[in-house]
Amino acid sequence: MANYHHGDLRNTLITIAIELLADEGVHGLSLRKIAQRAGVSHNAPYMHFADKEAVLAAIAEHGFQQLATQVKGAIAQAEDSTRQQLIVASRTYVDFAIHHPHHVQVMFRPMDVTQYPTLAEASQASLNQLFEIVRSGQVKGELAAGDTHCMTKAVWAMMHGVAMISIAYGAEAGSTGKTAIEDQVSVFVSFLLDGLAMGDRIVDSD
Amino acid sequence: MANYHHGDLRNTLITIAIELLADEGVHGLSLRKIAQRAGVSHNAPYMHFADKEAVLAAIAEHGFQQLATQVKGAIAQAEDSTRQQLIVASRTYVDFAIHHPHHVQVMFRPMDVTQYPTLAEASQASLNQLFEIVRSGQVKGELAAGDTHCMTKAVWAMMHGVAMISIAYGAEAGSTGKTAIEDQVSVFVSFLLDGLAMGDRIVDSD
DNA sequence: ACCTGAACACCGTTCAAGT
DNA sequence: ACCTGAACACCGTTCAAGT
Repeated sequence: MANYHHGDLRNTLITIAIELLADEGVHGLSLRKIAQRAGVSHNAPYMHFADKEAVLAAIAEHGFQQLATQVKGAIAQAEDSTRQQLIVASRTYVDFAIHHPHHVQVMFRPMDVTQYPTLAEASQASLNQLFEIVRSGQVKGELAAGDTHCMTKAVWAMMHGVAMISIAYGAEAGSTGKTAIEDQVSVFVSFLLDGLAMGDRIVDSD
Repeated sequence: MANYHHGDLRNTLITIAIELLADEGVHGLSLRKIAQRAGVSHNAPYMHFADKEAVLAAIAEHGFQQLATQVKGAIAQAEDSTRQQLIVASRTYVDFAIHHPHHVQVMFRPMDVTQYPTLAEASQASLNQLFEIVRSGQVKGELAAGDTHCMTKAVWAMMHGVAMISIAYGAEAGSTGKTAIEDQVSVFVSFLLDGLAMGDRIVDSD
């Protein structure tokens, strides 16, 4: 029986929680099970987390870090064009969602993010990767000028939509009938980039 | 104390469940509370639902019907151009999500949809509205030719992404700083439609 | 500071029983 | 067919107590 007077119980609990989440989904995730798997009493977690919500926040935070790492790795290996960078980021985003559906569900559960500043940071850092690609694309002239935040959010919304739909309808990695979902999101982002390339727009223009 | 030997307990339970969901979120939704508010014993619901999951499925189904009704009403009043129809549908979709965040969360929770055929129908019917707009847009020549399903899913993913992001970050109706979210999704869909208007694409074209 | 055991109110679900 | 009451195993959370 491990003795956790070393300060790593917190991380142990998070690791176990993420495993349990992957195995049994949000529904099957309980503080008591986490504690049991860690070999501590059922309320030892309260030494490190205010409540279950705080554990979920920590899980979400870890998810955002993992996602950011994967996206970073993928775009580092990809072609240098803005279009390819954004496409690869999208594929990675959707891939992450398909492989960790329960984790993503926790990451995007409505919660008071102001309560968990480190979670807010991790989430923001993840989005900043996209922002940087878009910004540098504008600098290089590969993307039209215009509100960088707005363009970033458009691309984000597109990949996020595909990701959430895939999760909701239980998509397997690599297939939705004919076309792999990762290919679909590529096409969609391409469409969107073509639209963005046409420059600024006003809502009701025609 | 109402006597429910009339067959409407099922609907009563669903109505109460949706109220409870709006008030307290998924977390606060329990079969026992629903039964209590309906004035029946805590396991009367099991006469009408196999388990809690089945209640959630019924809630989701009702949500899709409501969403479809609202979208139908909105596009009926809107301008007849394909672009305006899709923009109005998107605004309505996002509006619904912002006003019923918990309901939407239940609607798009991962679940075995094959287990609940009427839910699958309602969900499909909702999506079919979009499909019909895209299809007729292609017929009228207002949209480029191409895979109708694919184009529909692109538009759907965009509005869904904005909706889910809005919910996750607790957006209020009508504001995200400078721009109302409903205006944002309009702009994003416009971008996308411009891209779609450029015709068919191959994934790796450049 | 860190962990435990007992206790509380609340769950979902099952089952025997009543009409 | 429709509903109830008792019972079970499981929760999150609190608190007094131990080291």
